[in-house]
Amino acid sequence: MTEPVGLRGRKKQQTRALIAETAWRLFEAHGFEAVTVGAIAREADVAEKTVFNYFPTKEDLFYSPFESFEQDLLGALRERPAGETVLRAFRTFLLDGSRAGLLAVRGATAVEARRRLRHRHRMIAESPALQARERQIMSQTTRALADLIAAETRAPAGDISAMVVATALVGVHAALIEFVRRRTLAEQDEFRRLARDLGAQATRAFDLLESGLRHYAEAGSRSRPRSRG
Amino acid sequence: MTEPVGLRGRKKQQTRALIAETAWRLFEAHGFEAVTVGAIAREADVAEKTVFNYFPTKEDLFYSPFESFEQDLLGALRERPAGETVLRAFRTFLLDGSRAGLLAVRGATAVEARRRLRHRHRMIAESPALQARERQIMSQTTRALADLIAAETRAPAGDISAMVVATALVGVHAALIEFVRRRTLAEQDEFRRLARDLGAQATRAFDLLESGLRHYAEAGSRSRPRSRG
DNA sequence: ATAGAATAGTACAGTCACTGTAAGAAAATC
DNA sequence: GATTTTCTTACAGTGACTGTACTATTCTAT
Repeated sequence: MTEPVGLRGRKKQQTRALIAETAWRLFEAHGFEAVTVGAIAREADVAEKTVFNYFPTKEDLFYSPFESFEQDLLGALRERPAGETVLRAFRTFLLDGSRAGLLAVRGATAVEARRRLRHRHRMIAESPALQARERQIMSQTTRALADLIAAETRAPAGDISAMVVATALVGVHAALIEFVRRRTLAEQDEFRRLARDLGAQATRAFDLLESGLRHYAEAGSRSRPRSRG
Repeated sequence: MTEPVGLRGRKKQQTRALIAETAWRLFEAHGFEAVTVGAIAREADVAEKTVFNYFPTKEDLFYSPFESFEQDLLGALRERPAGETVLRAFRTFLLDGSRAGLLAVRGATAVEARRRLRHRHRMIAESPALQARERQIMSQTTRALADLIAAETRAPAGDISAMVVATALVGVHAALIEFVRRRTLAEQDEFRRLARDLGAQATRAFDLLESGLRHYAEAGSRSRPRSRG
């Protein structure tokens, strides 16, 4: 986050990084649940309490690489061109901004990155605790986004519109993540096709929200949704 | 859920009910976190393991009175009149169906019900574990709703539209719950006014989703959302 | 340089949700 | 009435997380 000051600050940052890296090494080797905090502490050669001093929960360790997501998103929204809608800016951020972590994984080779992405998704898919944490992060992001929207629209206190819109937008993000997760785990696709399909899904979803659900899913007729514009 | 068969089945149901009621009595007296599962077991005079045999987690105990919500919702949607949109049916269910638990609390007197509602919301507001569980329930409901919508619209496999719509709808529910929570905890309102305002908020929110977000929250102009229809 | 204030790290002891197992008690089945 | 099924319990354990008090290190100011 902030630049460390002095030797103490630098050491603190080192310790933090050491713990996070050690944790991820173990997670990648054995999975999330299989690794105890005690094991991480032992491997990093620090006290178990020290781990908890830096990362209040085990899940924080897992999601530590994604800590800046919310700030990045809010920054992008605040700096969008005048006249542009939050929805458009959100969409742009998700798709253009190095796909906002959707497909971004560091790895020496493409194959290696691919393998890591799959493993990450598998760990989440297999751990209720990680899924809970994912929801918590989404919820927090939604709240922050709602605050931004409420401020911009000068919504009256207590009005839920901003929250509703924020939920819908973050909902698209969640759906896209699930899309990637399913595809990645099914292993039926190459990166290239996945990236293309992801873009198509995002476009459909945002168009749907933009144009409204007035005629979406009527009973009886069992109609398909209207107009793909 | 299902009718019990034989003496054994009846006793099982009794034990289950005894545990749930004991738990709630203690929660209302001391709060959620302050009550340990051991204490519940002691008070109900069963083994701690027995509690866990019936309720896999402590949070299940808390949410046991709301177990039928998802099925009630899905049933209402399936039986909606032909030509009606899922969105309209969802809206009707939330507002008409005894407000779907939004304001429903049993209590001898109105004041008593009010007090219980507030205490329930306070417990949730103070417990990260309960909030996590709330999100998990929402997530599960969203998934079920998305399946229903996907089936009705004959969406192609892997299409995220249904999930996006479901998230938006459940998002309104979540926002309404939050609305009630804030009001209830602030204690600034009477029931009657709360109920009225709740209806107004719901109307605004669903209208917004119906008509689309095409012009919602444009930057620069810092415009209020368009058209309250 | 060094005394003293601040704080990162550790050892230790404890709480609590939750799990697995084996054995006893009660009810269903034959 | 014997046998089998299953509900319940006692017991022992795991693992995340907390609080406390002590040690070691770094910072501050003389």
